[in-house]
Amino acid sequence: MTHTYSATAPAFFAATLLEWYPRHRRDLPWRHTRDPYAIWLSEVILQQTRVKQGLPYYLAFVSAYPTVQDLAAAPEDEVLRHWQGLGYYSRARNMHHTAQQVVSEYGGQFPTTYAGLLQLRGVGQYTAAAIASFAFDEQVAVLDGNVFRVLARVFGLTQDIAVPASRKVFQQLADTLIPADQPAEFNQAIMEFGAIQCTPAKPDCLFCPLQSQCFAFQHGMVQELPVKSKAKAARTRHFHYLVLRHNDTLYLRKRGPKDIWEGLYDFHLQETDTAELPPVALLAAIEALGGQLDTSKAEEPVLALRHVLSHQKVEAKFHQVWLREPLGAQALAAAGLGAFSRSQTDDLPKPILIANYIDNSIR
DNA sequence: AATACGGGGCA
DNA sequence: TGCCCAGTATT
Repeated sequence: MTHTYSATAPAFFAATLLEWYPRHRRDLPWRHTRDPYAIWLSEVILQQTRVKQGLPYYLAFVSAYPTVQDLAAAPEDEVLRHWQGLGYYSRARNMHHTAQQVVSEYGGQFPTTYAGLLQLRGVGQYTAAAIASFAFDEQVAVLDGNVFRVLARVFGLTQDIAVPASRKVFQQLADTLIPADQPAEFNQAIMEFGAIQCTPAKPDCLFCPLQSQCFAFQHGMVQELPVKSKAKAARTRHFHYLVLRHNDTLYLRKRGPKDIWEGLYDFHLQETDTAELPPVALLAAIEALGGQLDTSKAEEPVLALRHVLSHQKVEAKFHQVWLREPLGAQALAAAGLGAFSRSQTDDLPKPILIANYIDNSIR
Protein backbone atom coordinates (compact mmCIF):
# COMPACT_ATOMS: atom_id res chain seq x y z
CA MET A 1 0.00 0.00 0.00
CA THR A 2 1.41 3.37 -0.96
CA HIS A 3 -0.83 5.69 0.97
CA THR A 4 -4.10 5.82 2.82
CA TYR A 5 -6.44 8.71 2.29
CA SER A 6 -10.08 9.32 1.74
CA ALA A 7 -10.57 10.53 -1.79
CA THR A 8 -12.44 13.75 -2.22
CA ALA A 9 -16.08 12.91 -2.78
CA PRO A 10 -17.09 13.56 -6.41
CA ALA A 11 -20.13 15.55 -5.37
CA PHE A 12 -18.06 17.80 -3.11
CA PHE A 13 -15.46 18.34 -5.81
CA ALA A 14 -18.02 19.32 -8.45
CA ALA A 15 -20.07 21.45 -6.09
CA THR A 16 -16.98 23.32 -4.94
CA LEU A 17 -15.85 24.10 -8.48
CA LEU A 18 -19.35 25.07 -9.57
CA GLU A 19 -19.57 27.44 -6.64
CA TRP A 20 -16.11 28.86 -7.32
CA TYR A 21 -16.51 29.32 -11.07
CA PRO A 22 -19.14 32.11 -11.37
CA ARG A 23 -17.22 34.17 -8.83
CA HIS A 24 -13.87 33.93 -10.63
CA ARG A 25 -14.52 33.28 -14.31
CA ARG A 26 -12.96 35.54 -16.86
CA ASP A 27 -15.27 37.26 -19.30
CA LEU A 28 -14.27 35.68 -22.62
CA PRO A 29 -16.11 36.16 -25.91
CA TRP A 30 -16.62 32.46 -26.68
CA ARG A 31 -18.44 32.12 -23.38
CA HIS A 32 -21.29 34.23 -24.72
CA THR A 33 -22.26 31.87 -27.51
CA ARG A 34 -23.61 28.38 -28.07
CA ASP A 35 -22.80 28.52 -31.77
CA PRO A 36 -20.76 25.37 -32.40
CA TYR A 37 -18.84 27.16 -35.16
CA ALA A 38 -17.64 29.91 -32.84
CA ILE A 39 -16.90 27.43 -30.07
CA TRP A 40 -14.98 25.16 -32.45
CA LEU A 41 -12.98 28.17 -33.68
CA SER A 42 -12.05 29.15 -30.14
CA GLU A 43 -11.14 25.60 -29.13
CA VAL A 44 -8.84 24.99 -32.09
CA ILE A 45 -7.14 28.34 -31.54
CA LEU A 46 -6.69 27.58 -27.84
CA GLN A 47 -5.04 24.19 -28.37
CA GLN A 48 -1.62 24.46 -26.69
CA THR A 49 -2.13 28.21 -26.57
CA ARG A 50 -2.76 30.58 -23.69
CA VAL A 51 -5.97 32.58 -23.67
CA LYS A 52 -3.94 35.78 -23.66
CA GLN A 53 -2.22 34.82 -26.89
CA GLY A 54 -5.24 33.28 -28.64
CA LEU A 55 -7.83 35.95 -27.88
CA PRO A 56 -6.86 38.49 -30.56
CA TYR A 57 -6.72 35.68 -33.14
CA TYR A 58 -10.20 34.52 -32.17
CA LEU A 59 -11.55 38.03 -32.61
CA ALA A 60 -9.83 38.36 -35.97
CA PHE A 61 -11.21 35.05 -37.23
CA VAL A 62 -14.78 35.71 -36.09
CA SER A 63 -14.59 39.10 -37.74
CA ALA A 64 -13.05 37.88 -41.01
CA TYR A 65 -15.16 34.70 -41.14
CA PRO A 66 -18.46 35.15 -39.28
CA THR A 67 -19.82 31.82 -40.51
CA VAL A 68 -18.41 28.43 -41.41
CA GLN A 69 -19.35 29.19 -45.02
CA ASP A 70 -17.13 32.27 -44.97
CA LEU A 71 -14.19 30.26 -43.67
CA ALA A 72 -14.77 27.46 -46.16
CA ALA A 73 -14.80 29.91 -49.06
CA ALA A 74 -11.54 31.63 -48.08
CA PRO A 75 -8.24 30.87 -49.83
CA GLU A 76 -5.83 28.81 -47.73
CA ASP A 77 -3.12 31.47 -47.90
CA GLU A 78 -5.52 33.99 -46.40
CA VAL A 79 -6.51 31.64 -43.56
CA LEU A 80 -2.85 30.93 -42.83
CA ARG A 81 -2.08 34.65 -42.93
CA HIS A 82 -4.67 35.25 -40.22
CA TRP A 83 -3.07 32.41 -38.26
CA GLN A 84 0.46 33.81 -38.66
CA GLY A 85 2.27 33.89 -35.32
CA LEU A 86 0.01 31.39 -33.54
CA GLY A 87 2.14 28.36 -34.40
CA TYR A 88 1.20 24.73 -35.03
CA TYR A 89 -0.02 25.72 -38.47
CA SER A 90 -1.56 22.33 -39.20
CA ARG A 91 -4.34 23.56 -36.93
CA ALA A 92 -5.21 26.25 -39.45
CA ARG A 93 -4.99 23.92 -42.44
CA ASN A 94 -7.08 21.27 -40.70
CA MET A 95 -9.57 23.89 -39.61
CA HIS A 96 -9.94 25.11 -43.17
CA HIS A 97 -10.41 21.56 -44.42
CA THR A 98 -13.05 20.87 -41.78
CA ALA A 99 -14.93 24.07 -42.59
CA GLN A 100 -15.15 22.99 -46.22
CA GLN A 101 -16.26 19.51 -45.18
CA VAL A 102 -18.93 20.84 -42.83
CA VAL A 103 -20.29 22.98 -45.65
CA SER A 104 -20.11 20.39 -48.41
CA GLU A 105 -20.92 17.19 -46.52
CA TYR A 106 -22.79 18.28 -43.40
CA GLY A 107 -25.02 20.95 -44.94
CA GLY A 108 -23.25 23.64 -42.95
CA GLN A 109 -24.19 22.07 -39.60
CA PHE A 110 -21.58 20.74 -37.18
CA PRO A 111 -22.10 17.24 -35.78
CA THR A 112 -23.97 17.47 -32.47
CA THR A 113 -22.35 14.58 -30.57
CA TYR A 114 -18.92 13.79 -29.16
CA ALA A 115 -18.55 10.80 -31.48
CA GLY A 116 -19.61 12.82 -34.51
CA LEU A 117 -17.33 15.75 -33.71
CA LEU A 118 -14.41 13.38 -33.21
CA GLN A 119 -14.60 12.52 -36.91
CA LEU A 120 -13.61 16.04 -37.93
CA ARG A 121 -9.98 16.69 -38.88
CA GLY A 122 -8.17 18.63 -36.16
CA VAL A 123 -10.79 17.71 -33.58
CA GLY A 124 -9.39 15.27 -31.03
CA GLN A 125 -10.75 14.02 -27.73
CA TYR A 126 -10.33 17.29 -25.90
CA THR A 127 -11.92 19.49 -28.57
CA ALA A 128 -14.76 17.06 -29.27
CA ALA A 129 -15.59 16.96 -25.56
CA ALA A 130 -15.40 20.74 -25.30
CA ILE A 131 -17.75 21.39 -28.22
CA ALA A 132 -20.12 18.56 -27.28
CA SER A 133 -20.51 19.87 -23.75
CA PHE A 134 -20.42 23.64 -24.40
CA ALA A 135 -22.68 23.67 -27.45
CA PHE A 136 -24.83 20.58 -26.92
CA ASP A 137 -24.73 19.84 -23.15
CA GLU A 138 -23.35 16.35 -23.62
CA GLN A 139 -21.99 14.81 -20.44
CA VAL A 140 -18.42 14.16 -21.55
CA ALA A 141 -15.43 15.33 -19.53
CA VAL A 142 -12.69 17.45 -21.10
CA LEU A 143 -9.07 16.57 -20.40
CA ASP A 144 -6.55 19.31 -21.06
CA GLY A 145 -3.38 20.46 -19.34
CA ASN A 146 -5.39 22.24 -16.66
CA VAL A 147 -7.56 19.23 -15.88
CA PHE A 148 -4.55 16.90 -15.67
CA ARG A 149 -2.93 19.21 -13.15
CA VAL A 150 -6.01 19.75 -11.00
CA LEU A 151 -6.89 16.06 -10.84
CA ALA A 152 -3.31 14.97 -10.20
CA ARG A 153 -3.03 17.33 -7.26
CA VAL A 154 -6.45 17.02 -5.69
CA PHE A 155 -6.68 13.24 -6.03
CA GLY A 156 -2.98 12.42 -5.77
CA LEU A 157 -2.61 10.77 -9.15
CA THR A 158 1.07 10.06 -9.78
CA GLN A 159 0.88 8.72 -13.31
CA ASP A 160 3.19 10.51 -15.77
CA ILE A 161 0.92 12.86 -17.73
CA ALA A 162 3.41 12.92 -20.62
CA VAL A 163 2.68 9.24 -21.25
CA PRO A 164 -0.44 8.66 -23.37
CA ALA A 165 -1.43 5.55 -21.42
CA SER A 166 -1.93 7.66 -18.29
CA ARG A 167 -4.85 9.38 -19.92
CA LYS A 168 -7.12 6.44 -19.15
CA VAL A 169 -6.84 6.94 -15.39
CA PHE A 170 -7.55 10.65 -15.58
CA GLN A 171 -10.42 10.20 -18.01
CA GLN A 172 -12.10 7.60 -15.81
CA LEU A 173 -11.83 9.88 -12.81
CA ALA A 174 -13.08 12.93 -14.72
CA ASP A 175 -16.03 10.92 -16.03
CA THR A 176 -17.10 10.12 -12.48
CA LEU A 177 -16.80 13.77 -11.47
CA ILE A 178 -18.75 15.51 -14.21
CA PRO A 179 -22.36 16.07 -13.12
CA ALA A 180 -25.17 15.12 -15.50
CA ASP A 181 -27.09 18.34 -14.97
CA GLN A 182 -24.25 20.82 -15.59
CA PRO A 183 -21.59 19.23 -17.81
CA ALA A 184 -20.71 22.46 -19.64
CA GLU A 185 -20.39 24.50 -16.46
CA PHE A 186 -18.28 21.79 -14.86
CA ASN A 187 -15.89 21.53 -17.80
CA GLN A 188 -15.49 25.31 -17.94
CA ALA A 189 -15.05 25.43 -14.19
CA ILE A 190 -12.31 22.83 -13.86
CA MET A 191 -10.28 24.33 -16.69
CA GLU A 192 -10.69 27.85 -15.37
CA PHE A 193 -9.76 26.63 -11.91
CA GLY A 194 -6.55 25.16 -13.32
CA ALA A 195 -5.82 28.30 -15.29
CA ILE A 196 -6.14 30.84 -12.49
CA GLN A 197 -6.19 29.04 -9.10
CA CYS A 198 -4.37 25.72 -9.40
CA THR A 199 -1.64 27.12 -11.65
CA PRO A 200 1.51 25.20 -12.65
CA ALA A 201 4.13 27.23 -10.78
CA LYS A 202 2.61 29.08 -7.83
CA PRO A 203 -0.88 27.77 -7.15
CA ASP A 204 -2.93 29.88 -4.76
CA CYS A 205 -3.32 27.12 -2.17
CA LEU A 206 -3.82 29.61 0.65
CA PHE A 207 -7.20 30.65 -0.68
CA CYS A 208 -8.14 27.39 -2.36
CA PRO A 209 -11.63 26.06 -1.65
CA LEU A 210 -10.37 22.50 -2.12
CA GLN A 211 -7.43 22.93 0.25
CA SER A 212 -8.80 20.67 2.99
CA GLN A 213 -9.58 17.96 0.43
CA CYS A 214 -6.47 18.29 -1.73
CA PHE A 215 -4.08 15.35 -1.61
CA ALA A 216 -1.12 17.36 -2.84
CA PHE A 217 -1.65 20.16 -0.32
CA GLN A 218 -2.21 17.80 2.59
CA HIS A 219 0.92 15.82 1.71
CA GLY A 220 3.15 18.74 0.75
CA MET A 221 3.34 17.53 -2.83
CA VAL A 222 1.95 20.51 -4.69
CA GLN A 223 5.29 21.11 -6.41
CA GLU A 224 5.67 17.40 -7.22
CA LEU A 225 2.32 16.99 -8.94
CA PRO A 226 1.49 16.45 -11.68
CA VAL A 227 4.32 14.09 -12.60
CA LYS A 228 5.55 14.91 -16.07
CA SER A 229 8.63 13.46 -17.74
CA LYS A 230 10.89 15.81 -19.64
CA ALA A 231 10.73 16.28 -23.38
CA LYS A 232 13.60 15.32 -25.64
CA ALA A 233 16.10 18.08 -26.32
CA ALA A 234 15.57 20.09 -29.47
CA ARG A 235 17.92 19.48 -32.37
CA THR A 236 19.73 22.35 -34.08
CA ARG A 237 19.34 23.08 -37.78
CA HIS A 238 21.32 25.50 -39.91
CA PHE A 239 19.40 27.44 -42.55
CA HIS A 240 21.03 29.60 -45.19
CA TYR A 241 18.44 31.82 -46.81
CA LEU A 242 19.16 33.35 -50.18
CA VAL A 243 17.18 36.58 -50.24
CA LEU A 244 17.04 37.45 -53.90
CA ARG A 245 16.01 40.97 -54.88
CA HIS A 246 15.48 42.88 -58.07
CA ASN A 247 14.10 46.41 -57.84
CA ASP A 248 10.98 45.97 -55.70
CA THR A 249 10.76 42.24 -56.33
CA LEU A 250 11.40 39.53 -53.72
CA TYR A 251 11.41 35.82 -54.41
CA LEU A 252 9.72 33.48 -51.96
CA ARG A 253 8.48 29.90 -52.01
CA LYS A 254 5.67 28.06 -50.28
CA ARG A 255 6.95 25.39 -47.91
CA GLY A 256 5.91 21.81 -48.44
CA PRO A 257 4.86 18.93 -46.19
CA LYS A 258 6.97 16.75 -43.85
CA ASP A 259 8.73 19.67 -42.23
CA ILE A 260 8.10 22.72 -40.10
CA TRP A 261 5.99 25.62 -41.35
CA GLU A 262 4.04 23.68 -43.99
CA GLY A 263 2.12 26.05 -46.23
CA LEU A 264 4.02 29.14 -45.12
CA TYR A 265 6.35 31.18 -47.32
CA ASP A 266 10.09 31.66 -46.91
CA PHE A 267 13.10 32.28 -49.12
CA HIS A 268 15.30 30.03 -51.23
CA LEU A 269 16.86 27.75 -48.66
CA GLN A 270 20.04 25.74 -48.35
CA GLU A 271 20.31 23.66 -45.21
CA THR A 272 23.67 22.48 -43.90
CA ASP A 273 24.82 20.25 -41.05
CA THR A 274 27.16 22.88 -39.65
CA ALA A 275 26.97 26.62 -39.30
CA GLU A 276 29.20 27.30 -42.28
CA LEU A 277 28.13 27.37 -45.90
CA PRO A 278 30.85 26.83 -48.51
CA PRO A 279 31.43 30.29 -50.07
CA VAL A 280 30.87 29.00 -53.59
CA ALA A 281 27.50 27.46 -52.67
CA LEU A 282 25.79 30.81 -52.73
CA LEU A 283 27.10 31.74 -56.15
CA ALA A 284 26.29 28.28 -57.44
CA ALA A 285 22.70 28.62 -56.23
CA ILE A 286 22.32 31.97 -57.96
CA GLU A 287 23.77 30.58 -61.13
CA ALA A 288 21.48 27.56 -61.01
CA LEU A 289 18.56 29.97 -60.93
CA GLY A 290 19.94 31.75 -63.98
CA GLY A 291 20.58 34.85 -61.93
CA GLN A 292 23.38 37.38 -62.22
CA LEU A 293 24.67 39.49 -59.39
CA ASP A 294 24.26 43.22 -59.73
CA THR A 295 27.84 44.20 -59.02
CA SER A 296 26.96 47.89 -58.90
CA LYS A 297 25.09 47.34 -55.63
CA ALA A 298 26.95 47.14 -52.36
CA GLU A 299 27.13 43.73 -50.75
CA GLU A 300 24.57 43.32 -47.97
CA PRO A 301 25.86 42.02 -44.65
CA VAL A 302 24.86 38.50 -43.63
CA LEU A 303 22.30 38.61 -40.86
CA ALA A 304 22.13 35.73 -38.39
CA LEU A 305 18.93 35.05 -36.43
CA ARG A 306 18.08 32.30 -34.00
CA HIS A 307 14.60 30.86 -33.79
CA VAL A 308 13.45 28.34 -31.19
CA LEU A 309 10.65 25.84 -31.78
CA SER A 310 9.48 23.12 -29.44
CA HIS A 311 11.56 20.39 -31.13
CA GLN A 312 14.10 22.37 -33.13
CA LYS A 313 16.46 25.29 -32.87
CA VAL A 314 16.88 27.06 -36.17
CA GLU A 315 20.08 29.02 -36.74
CA ALA A 316 19.27 31.07 -39.80
CA LYS A 317 21.62 33.19 -41.88
CA PHE A 318 20.14 35.58 -44.39
CA HIS A 319 22.24 36.28 -47.48
CA GLN A 320 20.70 39.25 -49.26
CA VAL A 321 21.61 39.58 -52.91
CA TRP A 322 20.72 42.07 -55.66
CA LEU A 323 20.16 40.74 -59.16
CA ARG A 324 20.96 42.49 -62.42
CA GLU A 325 17.86 41.08 -64.13
CA PRO A 326 14.65 39.50 -62.85
CA LEU A 327 14.65 35.70 -62.64
CA GLY A 328 13.11 33.84 -65.55
CA ALA A 329 9.76 32.09 -65.27
CA GLN A 330 11.30 28.71 -66.01
CA ALA A 331 13.93 28.98 -63.30
CA LEU A 332 11.32 30.19 -60.83
CA ALA A 333 9.03 27.26 -61.54
CA ALA A 334 11.89 24.79 -61.25
CA ALA A 335 12.93 26.22 -57.88
CA GLY A 336 9.36 26.58 -56.64
CA LEU A 337 9.88 30.30 -56.22
CA GLY A 338 7.38 33.07 -56.83
CA ALA A 339 8.01 36.75 -57.51
CA PHE A 340 6.36 39.20 -55.13
CA SER A 341 6.52 42.93 -54.65
CA ARG A 342 7.56 44.06 -51.19
CA SER A 343 4.00 45.02 -50.34
CA GLN A 344 2.63 41.72 -51.64
CA THR A 345 4.80 39.85 -49.16
CA ASP A 346 2.79 41.46 -46.37
CA ASP A 347 -0.19 39.35 -47.39
CA LEU A 348 1.72 36.06 -47.53
CA PRO A 349 1.60 33.77 -44.50
CA LYS A 350 5.14 33.53 -43.14
CA PRO A 351 6.94 32.05 -40.15
CA ILE A 352 7.60 34.72 -37.53
CA LEU A 353 11.31 34.39 -38.26
CA ILE A 354 10.74 35.42 -41.88
CA ALA A 355 8.15 38.08 -41.08
CA ASN A 356 10.53 39.70 -38.61
CA TYR A 357 13.39 39.56 -41.07
CA ILE A 358 11.38 41.24 -43.81
CA ASP A 359 10.09 43.89 -41.41
CA ASN A 360 13.54 44.75 -40.17
CA SER A 361 15.80 44.21 -43.16
CA ILE A 362 13.77 44.79 -46.32
CA ARG A 363 12.64 48.28 -47.06
C1' DA B 1 3.84 4.25 -27.59
C1' DA B 2 6.74 8.00 -29.24
C1' DT B 3 7.42 11.93 -31.92
C1' DA B 4 6.64 16.16 -34.58
C1' DC B 5 4.54 20.33 -34.69
C1' DG B 6 5.18 27.22 -32.92
C1' DG B 7 5.42 30.87 -30.53
C1' DG B 8 5.04 33.65 -26.42
C1' DG B 9 5.32 34.48 -21.46
C1' DC B 10 7.23 33.82 -17.09
C1' DA B 11 10.60 32.92 -13.17
C1' DT C 1 17.31 28.52 -19.68
C1' DG C 2 13.40 25.58 -18.80
C1' DC C 3 8.56 24.95 -18.45
C1' DC C 4 3.92 25.50 -19.79
C1' DC C 5 0.02 26.58 -22.54
C1' DA C 6 -8.23 25.09 -23.33
C1' DG C 7 -3.79 19.02 -28.20
C1' DT C 8 -3.74 16.45 -32.68
C1' DA C 9 -1.89 13.69 -36.36
C1' DT C 10 1.46 10.68 -37.77
C1' DT C 11 4.72 7.06 -37.35
